[in-house]
Amino acid sequence: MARNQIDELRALQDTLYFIGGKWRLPIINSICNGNKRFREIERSIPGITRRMLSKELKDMEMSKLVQRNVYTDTPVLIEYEPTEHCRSFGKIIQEMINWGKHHREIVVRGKS
Amino acid sequence: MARNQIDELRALQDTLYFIGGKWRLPIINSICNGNKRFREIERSIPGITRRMLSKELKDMEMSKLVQRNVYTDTPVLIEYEPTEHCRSFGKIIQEMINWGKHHREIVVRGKS
DNA sequence: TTTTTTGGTATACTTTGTGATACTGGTTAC
DNA sequence: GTAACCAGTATCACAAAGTATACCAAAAAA
Repeated sequence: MARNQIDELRALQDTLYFIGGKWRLPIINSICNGNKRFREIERSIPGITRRMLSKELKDMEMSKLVQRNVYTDTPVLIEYEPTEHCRSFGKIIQEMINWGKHHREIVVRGKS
Repeated sequence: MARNQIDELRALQDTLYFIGGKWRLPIINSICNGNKRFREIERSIPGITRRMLSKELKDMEMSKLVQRNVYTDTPVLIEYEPTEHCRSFGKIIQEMINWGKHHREIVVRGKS
């Protein structure tokens, strides 16, 4: 196997690891679409639990994908903001959305 | 939430479901890169077990992502071939590879 | 003649991801 | 005064996903 094929495989596996579970990309998508607050994001993703959202946001903060801003007025306001790095995945997400729509045509409805 | 946002979320989740586990995209990538035979694909993806490859290929055949061709000469030769639908994901994989390389710069090596 | 290759399958085990449920403590609307 | 909203955390438990290991028959190479 060629050297650069190994590198490409590793890069792909990095990305897959980053994508991780069920909820990572829907969360990124939600935040990139302008949702900022915890409850807001939660409501934008039907089915997600608070536990998973909390866990994912924490991981994403550590990976520099979101920034957590705390505004200490009363009441305290917390906002999540996507980093540029996070936004750079947005384009891929959009293509995945388009592919997903097409896929539904083919597999679910049996078109070719 | 707007109607088309729900649709987009569903399409995204379809695609995520399609991507499935750890091995699906490396397999697609391998096949799209010209590997055809079981052992060939296996060798091109270090770490994969025969069991997982077998299972994935079977699932992918059912989802019309690969075609399994059996040539009944002696010895019997079996080749897997990507469908157009499968190939259409190739572009996204390439972008994921590029993103993964960039991601490594940022997160692993701490660049901005 | 023994070893290796091919294309897998079977069984058992372990890890991880995810879900369910309940709790918190402060704030504000009714 | 009590109900609801915010931004979470803690604990338990289960099912899915993945790994390890062994096995198979046929053919070809050493």
